[in-house]
Amino acid sequence: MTSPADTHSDDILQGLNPPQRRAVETIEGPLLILAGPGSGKTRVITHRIAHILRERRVMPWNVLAVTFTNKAAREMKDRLEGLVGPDARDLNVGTFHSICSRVLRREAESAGLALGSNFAIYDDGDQLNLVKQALREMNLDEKQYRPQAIHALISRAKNDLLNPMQYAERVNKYFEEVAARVYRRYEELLRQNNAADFDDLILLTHQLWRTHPHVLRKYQDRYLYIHVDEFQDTNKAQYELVRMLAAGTPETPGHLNICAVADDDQSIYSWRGANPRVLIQFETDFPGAQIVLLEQNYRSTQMILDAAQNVVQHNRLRRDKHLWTDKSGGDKITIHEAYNEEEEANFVADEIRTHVARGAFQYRDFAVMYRTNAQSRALEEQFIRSGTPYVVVGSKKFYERKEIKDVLAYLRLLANTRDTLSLQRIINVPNRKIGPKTLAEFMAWSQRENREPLDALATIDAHPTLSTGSKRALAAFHAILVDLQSAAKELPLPALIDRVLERTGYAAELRDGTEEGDERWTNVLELRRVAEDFSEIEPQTALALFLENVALVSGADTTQNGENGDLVTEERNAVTLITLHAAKGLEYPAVFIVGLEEGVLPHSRSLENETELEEERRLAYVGITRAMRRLYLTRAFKRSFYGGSSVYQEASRFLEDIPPALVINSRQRSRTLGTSPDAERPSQPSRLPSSVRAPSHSPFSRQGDTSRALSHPSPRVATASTPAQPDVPEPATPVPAAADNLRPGDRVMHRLFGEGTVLKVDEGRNSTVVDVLFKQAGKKSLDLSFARLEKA
DNA sequence: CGAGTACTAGTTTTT
DNA sequence: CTAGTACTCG
Repeated sequence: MTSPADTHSDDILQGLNPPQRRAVETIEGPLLILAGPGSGKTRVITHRIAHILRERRVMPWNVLAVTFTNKAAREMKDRLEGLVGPDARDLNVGTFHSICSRVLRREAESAGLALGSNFAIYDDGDQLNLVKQALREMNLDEKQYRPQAIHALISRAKNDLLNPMQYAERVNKYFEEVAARVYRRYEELLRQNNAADFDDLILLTHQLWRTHPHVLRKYQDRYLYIHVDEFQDTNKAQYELVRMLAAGTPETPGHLNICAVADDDQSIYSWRGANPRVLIQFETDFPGAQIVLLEQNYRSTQMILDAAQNVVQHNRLRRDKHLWTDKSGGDKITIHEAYNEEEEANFVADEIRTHVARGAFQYRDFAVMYRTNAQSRALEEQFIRSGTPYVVVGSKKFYERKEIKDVLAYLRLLANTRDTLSLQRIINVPNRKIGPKTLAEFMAWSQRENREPLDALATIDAHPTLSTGSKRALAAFHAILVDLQSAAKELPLPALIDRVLERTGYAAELRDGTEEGDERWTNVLELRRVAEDFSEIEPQTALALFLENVALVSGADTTQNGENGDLVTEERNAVTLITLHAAKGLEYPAVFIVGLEEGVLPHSRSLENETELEEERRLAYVGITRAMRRLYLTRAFKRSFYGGSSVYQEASRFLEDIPPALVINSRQRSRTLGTSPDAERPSQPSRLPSSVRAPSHSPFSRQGDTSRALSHPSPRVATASTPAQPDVPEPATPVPAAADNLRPGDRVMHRLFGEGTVLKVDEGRNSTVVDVLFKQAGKKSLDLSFARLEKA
């Protein structure tokens, strides 16, 4: 390749396998790295960047690396610092959104984007509010046109690089026609508020570069070496942005030094407009691109890798890969079937505590993954009850708290006086006797007069109709703002927050001595602590940076403490609770994936559609491949949704895809009176696809032995010396446990037979047979290991 | 006019 | 169950 480094080994190239090394040494021209899970892609990217800095006379800021989350960016930067030292700080590493945001702030004024450089970034909630406002103005019924549905279409249009006019041209349903009209108004409102939504950050940067070739040129010459991680999750807007940068346009050709890292099996964001076709397009748009395959997995045992492969192999549209690991064998995968979500959570907590008590794992070695955020609830309850320390990653609950949003609204208004949405939020918080009527009256007036609300507020006395009381209230609010605005210019950020809290009376409102007030006050202090990181920066810049950070860093990057929900800033020895989506890119020694049920994983919204089902399958694949040594897949027979009614759940089809030879079934039946037949069926080696290596001959590694012993209280698991029957699942918990709380006279429910009364309980060696007299169906004898019986 | 209370309807994943 | 809206009371 370009470098003669073969002759002397050095720290940057050492320890790389041949394809990794090829990827690192391919510096010039387009490069596509197809990297399986755990194949060391972050290592490749960081080493490649270090290599570029050394081999080419370029400055750190000439290197761009785009990651999917801020967390990934931070990790990459940390690793780079270890490789190249303090220079790492000048590298451009960040998400599409953060990088674009910075470009826009720098260029906004000069490029006539109808966006001031102090623009606000509107998060999900803000965007929804804006859609609602547009709907109201247009007299459209929110019931008929659900704001979220409209917003989804708008967002999709933006991801496809369509402005309102272009989108209007290609609508083909009435609903979309309405959406197009709302989109137009929504855009006007954004600009009026001097605000950009998430999608705008990409869209507007693209627009800027497209319409201003000299600006594009500037960034092409700045970002000489481009890296894009998680390339398969790139949407059209993001792809076109990168293409413009790297390939350029006829008048401003690019330098073509782009390195895209992708795994089509881990494409899980199509609902956000991501389109794995970009992988094919890449090869078209960048002819002659080098392709490197990273197929050696350094993370997981063979057992886990086999399970993952078997699950994902059912997808039709994928490049086949040949992942392998030299970590042969390993512990079998535990599949656990619990009665309901409560017992599922209980099992998880128990299992973790047992492992920790025996010393081979720490709490921090575990992650529990789920499809939807709502599933964390049952887990959290059990974790709290059992005193198991945990953190929750992802759900940005902290930044969604009212008190946090309120304080942020004040700050946003100070940074951007045109942010009417924020103004409306806090004008009466705490209560200043400015109700919706007064507010509407005032807003209508400022609009009529064609003045910005904040400006109109200064002359509120001139308002024709408002009562003296209302005017006085508004004038008082204005006085507070004026004071805070001057404070914003000179005070360091934490001091500014203090001033806001005092001057607005918000502090007094919260610190009312109630427990709830205390908690909210603590949260506000938490926010203030985050702001302290910005103390050293010039006040106005600090404010803008802080708000940008909060807007863009609030998602999967935030970790909350269990129990109190505080933000977690330092690593804790605690179990991680995380969605499957947020888990991408991470790894844990032991992983639980909960809720493997039809309707949960795969999610009910995806059941109809083959394409979406494939994505769910990839989601399961992502989860499985996060595990290094131990993997648990759990499900519940019965799950309750929104509070009330519980529903019988069928086992996820993904469980069927895992060859029984890789699995140990474990059951907990304290209240379960039966299991589904398919769960009970003996494993059939014939179901094993030929591509799967039979693990029976591979002796368990020593470390595998210890952890397996830990994981299973009953040591009846086949050992290396008796590999002949490792496939026969035996109940981990003896079945009679179930019959404990079942006696003649008990009322029971059966899915098919309905309500009945237990007549007789026969506990055999391997099974328990119960005679039940059903109201409708009459007398039946049921084998508890097959029948789905529930205590009424 | 504003605040508190009864009802309804909606629930994937995230920058 | 919760958020968000519609209605009633002070």
